[in-house]
Amino acid sequence: MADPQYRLEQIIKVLRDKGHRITPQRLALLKIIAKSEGHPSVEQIYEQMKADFPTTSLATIYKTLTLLKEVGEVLELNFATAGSHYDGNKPYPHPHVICTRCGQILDRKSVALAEISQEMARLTGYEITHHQLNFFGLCPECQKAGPG
Amino acid sequence: MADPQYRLEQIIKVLRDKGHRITPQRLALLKIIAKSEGHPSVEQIYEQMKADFPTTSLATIYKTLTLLKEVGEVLELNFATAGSHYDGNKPYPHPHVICTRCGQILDRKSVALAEISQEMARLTGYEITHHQLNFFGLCPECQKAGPG
DNA sequence: ATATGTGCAAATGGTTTGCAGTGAG
DNA sequence: CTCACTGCAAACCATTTGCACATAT
Repeated sequence: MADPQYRLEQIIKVLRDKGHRITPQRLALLKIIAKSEGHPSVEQIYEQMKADFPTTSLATIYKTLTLLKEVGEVLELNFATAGSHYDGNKPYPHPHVICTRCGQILDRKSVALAEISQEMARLTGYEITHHQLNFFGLCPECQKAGPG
Repeated sequence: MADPQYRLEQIIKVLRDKGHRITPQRLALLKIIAKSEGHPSVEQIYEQMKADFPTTSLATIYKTLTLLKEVGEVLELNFATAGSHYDGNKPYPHPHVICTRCGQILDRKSVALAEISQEMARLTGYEITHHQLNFFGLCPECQKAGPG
């Protein structure tokens, strides 16, 4: 993973360059997603935010996440299970492995996805802008626990 | 794609074998998703259902789709855009190409995904049960229309 | 005959929006 | 100083649930 501090400054620069303000609330959110190894949900971000900003609202978090999506500095993961998760470390498409029981989300290195993406573009005439590849199953811990 | 008639009978058999009743409403829904080439949304299924069953409710459609998911006879696609889409032709994981402007959804043959899936399982210790691979971008038609 | 399925209406829950007040630049 | 941002509350909308009635088996 990239250096969290560098990543944070990178996001701030992008926001500033595009004319967006860096408020204390935004800075707090940026710190959370820039250093997050796990892919936090909105609710998890909200809980962490409340430590520093007890009056922070979910609306502000959603608005900031939407902004970050627009400038391409966060990746939104959404599965059938309610509630999106966000990745501020690697805002570009990449594979994930998700435990369907405990919800753990792992990152994995790309597996020649760029080539697959190009092949898709060639076969369909599409101009591919992004993709999402998710693997679902049981993590080793949940396998031990037996069928639920 | 498989023969729609065969596909329909296959789904019916699975439901019967698992002790579920084949009601007229279910049959109508099965016909819709068994022959659908495009990946219909709940709303689209609902509209088609109303032709034969004007009193059909969304609740029933959701319940039936949930049942079909449980028995593995339909694949649910859900992106960030509100509203899931369902594939009754190919209920197993496979790649899709989605136009982010007009919403068109294309199927594509699997690109060695089984191997990638195995590799993921090996690297993570996960027991992979399913996956989802989606490519997003602009379809040829929408590219012509220019940036919107 | 009877448990399962249907369909209405109400509830749920994640996300979005409107707007008055606040503060970053 | 000004316009973008915040945060509250209300709205939204896909999906789920409760329950009385209907019906496939």
